[in-house]
Formats: sequence, structure tokens, C-alpha cells
Amino acid sequence: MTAPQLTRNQSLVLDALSQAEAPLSAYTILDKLRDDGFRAPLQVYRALDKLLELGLVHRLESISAFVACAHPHQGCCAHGLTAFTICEACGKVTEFHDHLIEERLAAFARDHGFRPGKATIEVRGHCAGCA
Amino acid sequence: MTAPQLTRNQSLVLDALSQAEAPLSAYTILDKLRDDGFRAPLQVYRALDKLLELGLVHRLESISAFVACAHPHQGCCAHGLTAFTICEACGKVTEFHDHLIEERLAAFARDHGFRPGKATIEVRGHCAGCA
DNA sequence: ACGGTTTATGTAATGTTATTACATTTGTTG
DNA sequence: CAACAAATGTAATAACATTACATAAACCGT
Repeated sequence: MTAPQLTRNQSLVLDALSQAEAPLSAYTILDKLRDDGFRAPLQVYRALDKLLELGLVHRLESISAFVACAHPHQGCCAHGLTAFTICEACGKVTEFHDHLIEERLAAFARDHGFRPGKATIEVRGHCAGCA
Repeated sequence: MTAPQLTRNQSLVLDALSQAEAPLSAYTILDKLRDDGFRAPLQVYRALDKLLELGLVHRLESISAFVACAHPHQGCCAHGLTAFTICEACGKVTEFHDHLIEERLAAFARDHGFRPGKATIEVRGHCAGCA
């Protein structure tokens, strides 16, 4: 449960995402980190892979972008399934967890002999400020 | 409510997806339709755009691929939100609709002043046959 | 401290997915 | 038939992601 020390590249990528106000694409991260010595996409993707694995970062499938986890302290997986709202105007992302949704998906899986791995729940729309 | 007549390209793309046993990427569709005169990605993407708009096809965000709708007859949007299980071994996709999940997402949106547009719900894992 | 293993890194090239721009054709409607 | 809208053809390019291979750093048991 003790988080391993992040490497330099991993920390740089996580910081970039934490400071951003909206999700960032891998290539946007790369550009932000040019001055820190980043030269190639792979440096970003490798750091992201690790951060995803640690639950410190989420990938938003519907927009091919990444965000820092909203509550990295306890290991995000403790919450089970994670859902997101994504504002298409300002990019604002809100992360939430709904036990009932989780149960319904699990029930469907059980009823169909489906063994669930990772789930994606993303709602695109407009946030309160951009409505 | 009467579905407009599909054009040749749209029909070809829809047929390719309907006959496939797993989701197809746009470029896979392109390859399948070379013999029918398809030469460029845009021909596929344009047909897909229209089919998506008509609700005859779904895009699976988490695998960047497309499937024919499981029940295109009544216009898929009549069901509201659509969810999918996706087998990572055989590619089998099952489409389903859960009113309770829909309600929970709507409730969260309402509580946060978020105006929902399109939602994505995809569960990757292994189907009964591949478990 | 040493050797061996695993993990992270650097770099280049390539593969995959999607869009922009522009010209042309087809279909529909008044 | 003229005018407009929708669909198509083609080429080029942009955006996202991975493979392959070489090097370096961190970790671990002796």
C-alpha cells in the first residue's frame, strides 16, 4: 500500500497533469516537458503507463487524454469503478464513484458469464459554468 | 422516424459491420471494401459518421472500433443510453441498456449542473466462452 | 563490494487512427 | 432547369500510439 517513489520522468508527467486544468494528450504533455529534457513520445507513454498502473492517473478513452486522479491518496481502486463527466467546452473533468452503477454492471456481467476487467464510464456534455 | 435510404457507401460500410463477428476499425473496413472501390479512409469515416448519426452503428471508444447496432429497427436512441461488454479475447460485443444506470448518471449530472450529451459505458473483460 | 536481474531511459523508426482541404458529382427542390 | 444541399473522390497531413534496440540506473542476494 505504500506508494513506491516515483522516478523523475514519472513525477514530471504527474506534475504536468496535476497542474493542468483540463485533460492533456500525451503529445501535449511531451511539449510541456521539452524543457525538462523530454524528446520522444515514448518517454511520456512509459511514465503514463506506470502512473495508470498506480492509479495516480486516469485515461479518458473518449477524448484520448489523461487526467490526474482526484484523490490519489488511498489508491483509486479502493473506490472500485470510476466515472467521469467531461465538459466539451472548457475541458473540466469531474471524477465520481457510484456504487449502484457498479452493482448493476456487475449484475449484468454475472448474468452473462462475463468476467469484467476494466470499465469505462464517461459522460460528455457541458458543465455548470459552460451550460 | 422513417429511415432515409442509405447511400451505396453507407450500405457497404453497414454491411461490413453487420457481417463481422467483432468490432472493426475504420481501416479494417477500408481494406474489406477495396474491391468495392474504396480507396481512402475518408470514404469510411464519412459513411460511419452518417451511420452513427442514424444510430445504426456504435463507436467503441475504448478500442477505437465500430459495431453495428444490435437492434437498429427502432432507432437505438429510443433506449437511451447504451452500454457494452467487450471480450478482449474474441472481440465479442454485447450491447445492453440499463435504466437504473441511466438514472444514476442523470442524477449526478442534475446535482452538479452538468448538461449531459453522449455517454460512454464500456466494460472490457472476458466473455463466457473465453473465460 | 560483486555479479546478476529487473526496471527505467534514450532514440529512431514505424504503425494506427482521424481530419483538413479542395475539386467534382449526384440528388433534391422550387 | 437553376439553385442548393448532400455525398463522393483524392491527396495530404495531423494526432495518437507502439515496436525495436541500445544504454543506464536501481535492486538484491551473496
